[in-house]
Amino acid sequence: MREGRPVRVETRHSIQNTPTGTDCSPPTAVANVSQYACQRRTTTENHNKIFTDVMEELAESSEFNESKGPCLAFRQAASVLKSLPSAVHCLKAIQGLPCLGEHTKAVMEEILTFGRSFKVEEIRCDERYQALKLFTSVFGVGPKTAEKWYRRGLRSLQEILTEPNIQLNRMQRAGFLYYSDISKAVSKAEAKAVGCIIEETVHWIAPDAILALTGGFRRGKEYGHDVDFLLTMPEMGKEEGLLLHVIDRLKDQGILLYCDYQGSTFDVSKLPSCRFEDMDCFQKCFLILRLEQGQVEGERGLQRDPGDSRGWRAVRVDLVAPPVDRYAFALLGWTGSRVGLDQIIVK
DNA sequence: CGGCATACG
DNA sequence: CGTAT
DNA sequence: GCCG
Repeated sequence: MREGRPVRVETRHSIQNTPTGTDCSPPTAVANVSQYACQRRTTTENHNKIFTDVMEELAESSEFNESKGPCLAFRQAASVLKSLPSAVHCLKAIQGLPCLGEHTKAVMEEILTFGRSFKVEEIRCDERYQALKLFTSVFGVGPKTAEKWYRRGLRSLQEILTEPNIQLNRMQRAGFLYYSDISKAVSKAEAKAVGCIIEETVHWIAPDAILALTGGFRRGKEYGHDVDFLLTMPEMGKEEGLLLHVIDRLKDQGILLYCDYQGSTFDVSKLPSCRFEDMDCFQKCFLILRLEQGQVEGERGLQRDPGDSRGWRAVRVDLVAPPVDRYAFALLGWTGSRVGLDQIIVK
């Protein structure tokens, strides 16, 4: 759902070509891939990492070169390959798949033949690519800022921090401050612990509030880069103000390290029906929370060398609060599958 | 050959 | 404008 | 770069 955007429902979205099973691949593997990411199978396992890593590097490189089109194309190619149920062993296996054109297939062929892409290896060696990749790995730093720093001759994060003439904005300050934590994967146990904190906070404010884990952890992933939740109230309109209230409470608890709140842009009267499925319009917030090690299952009580660890880590957390009548739909959008609400709601 | 998302600080 | 999802 |  993070990838390709709106979905206009057309007939061609359903299965078209059932490739005749010539050698290499199971035809079933290929038949069901939609050109739209949100209609694609979302798997926990990526069976084509050797290809998708390269596609994502090509996308990144394109982005650094301000080639928006190619960047999007490579991202979509990576997304399609990630959605496949098994590893691609020969090019025949990807016949008829969307977003995989001549260039992409040539790169894949190279990888199948030599186990590597020479074009990508060149990119990886490039000093500019390396620096921009490093800079953009900081939360709040995008291609433009990274480029600006690169042109000033800066090459390392240390140089950014010691350069006196650089003014970081609030997001970037948080990005540097919690850099190592935010770059680190969030474990399922940590996601659960965050879930408990959010749940306790939410239900202290409104005992009947409905909270659901979404995103990668909802789909059963073992690790993620953030933790996502949907939040609403059973009675229409009561969700108004809830999110800001939750944020206040997190502040009071002293665990809110960063907060970016975005009010709702959802307006029935102004909304064309085609944006029915646009979930970006609900009120939401992007947070960085302080998670105590003691709250994480499996870390409880075990205390290593004092001084070595500070006893907590920072975690990126997203909360989205749609009105209840949009809730089920939003959930569908975030999880990619229809499941009973009861098995999704936290606790 | 044009489009490729959009809200916010 | 730049970054985020 | 891919698609229509």
